[in-house]
Amino acid sequence: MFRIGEFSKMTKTTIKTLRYYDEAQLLKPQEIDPFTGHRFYTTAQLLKLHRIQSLRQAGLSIEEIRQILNGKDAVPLLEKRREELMSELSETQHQLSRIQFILHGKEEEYFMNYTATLKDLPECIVYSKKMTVPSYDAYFEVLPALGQKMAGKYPDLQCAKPEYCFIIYLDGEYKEKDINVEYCEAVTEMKPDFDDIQFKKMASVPAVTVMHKGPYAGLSQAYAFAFQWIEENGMLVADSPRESYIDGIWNKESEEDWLTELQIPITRP
Amino acid sequence: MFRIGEFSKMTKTTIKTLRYYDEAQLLKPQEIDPFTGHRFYTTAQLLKLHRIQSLRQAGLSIEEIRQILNGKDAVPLLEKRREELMSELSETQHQLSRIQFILHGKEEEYFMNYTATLKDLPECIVYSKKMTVPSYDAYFEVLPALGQKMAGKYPDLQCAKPEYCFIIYLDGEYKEKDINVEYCEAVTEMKPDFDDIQFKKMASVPAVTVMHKGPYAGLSQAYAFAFQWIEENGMLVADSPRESYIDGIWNKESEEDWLTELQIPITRP
DNA sequence: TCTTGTATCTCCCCTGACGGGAGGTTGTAG
DNA sequence: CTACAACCTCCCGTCAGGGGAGATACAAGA
Repeated sequence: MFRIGEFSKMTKTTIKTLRYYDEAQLLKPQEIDPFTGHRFYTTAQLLKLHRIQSLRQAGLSIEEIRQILNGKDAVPLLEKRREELMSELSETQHQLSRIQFILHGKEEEYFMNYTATLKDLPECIVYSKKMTVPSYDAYFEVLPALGQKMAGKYPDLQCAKPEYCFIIYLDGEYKEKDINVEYCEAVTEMKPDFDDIQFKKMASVPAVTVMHKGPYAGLSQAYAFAFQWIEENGMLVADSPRESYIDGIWNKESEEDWLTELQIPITRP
Repeated sequence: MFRIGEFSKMTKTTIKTLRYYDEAQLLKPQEIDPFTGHRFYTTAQLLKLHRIQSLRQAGLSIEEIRQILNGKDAVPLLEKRREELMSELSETQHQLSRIQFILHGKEEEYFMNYTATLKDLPECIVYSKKMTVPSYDAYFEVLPALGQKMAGKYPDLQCAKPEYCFIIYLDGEYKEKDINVEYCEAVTEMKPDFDDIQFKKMASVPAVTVMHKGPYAGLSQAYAFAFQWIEENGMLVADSPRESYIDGIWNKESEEDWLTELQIPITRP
């Protein structure tokens, strides 16, 4: 019979842990003095604790270990734990490459204001209009007219809240004029298509997002940053990128205050 | 100005989290209605939250992110985080190979009763005697005499508590007779050497340990298990193995109750 | 104007596997 | 008889929020 301090030294386990295992019904001492409450252990507990330590070092939870000790088959629990470990592994590696990217990319002061984040873009219903615009920012002049046209056709059509309006670049390559874009605006319900306006449902999709503050001329740097980030973090571009407009000429006077979010759908390999 | 629910949808962040960030002085809303307590956010917070999310996804703590947002240099924090991630990575891989070993080794019912655990063997002072014994368990007959000899020479010498007595196999190979062993027993203080008895200090050393219950004839299976485990978990044997005797002929009648711990010093590559 | 439903608020407790410490009792050695 | 080490129970803290209760605020329809 060993007292708890002795047993603690023998097994390299803290007294706190032994008491916790007692309380957690995981490892009861052989005997507890009913008057003093002192715990006494024997070599039988030694063997059992050894088994517990082994399973703990494999990362199983107390609850799972208790089940195993009570005779439950360990194999499914271990396989579950293996799955967890696999995803922890890839998560850790993702975090590592993120950090490497920040530390490495830091050298160029250039990128310092950008940060990339992973999100799932929300599922939503949009109306969309495909068009070819002559210059990079000419489409903002078209938008008010489009808004009025929609209001005329469907007076009760409501924009989703929060507002979500964006364009998708349809050209696979970079162009300075005659750009093919698809303008989309999230609304609350489907309506029949008409003219060149089409309603559709956008599925939820994982994306890398980058915020850009300032005039649109700087957007190409944000794109460069985003694509570099995607590549260095071992992801793949899954679809055409979106540009979501948050602040712009309609609510901010100074170009410096304009705020745009790039959203690039990706797949994790 | 966005209400918290809108802002939550825009940023894919739960309301709970936003409130927590507020409380944690990480991201204060632009404005709080002094009467109702309602929080209002603007696009300025949007940008800041984006940065926070990016750093969170790299695994930094709230406290660290706050420091970075307050102007502290991010590089040392990121490097610290990278160190953490590296060790998490190797820890996870260790756990994985442990589990693989259990799942794989499970097939042989043979090993089912063994479990391997990593521990640091304690630093201790021992007296030791090297000897060559004719057969595998003959040395237990020598021990009482040795104990009496020690008591005669140093009557005040005390065994360490908890008791720790073990032998080290000095032969590099397996032998059935004329085995070279070193018998060691932990004591509380150094004494001068005499005859063939030597006092020495054993340093603390990491080891893989395996418990063996039953007669000594079965020990070789425990050794086989331990060495296989060490190999499959990518470790290296650093020193001669020890056998620590916990229960034996001196306190248990039945051979089935004897308990022995193998301790194999290792290095992690 | 009233009602209803939704959005938001604060406050409190919960997580897992222990660690730290207060304050009290027991065991042992000199 | 007195130190002092060992042991006990009980309570609080971790970290980044999640869950829920109960109260108030807001927006839309009758």
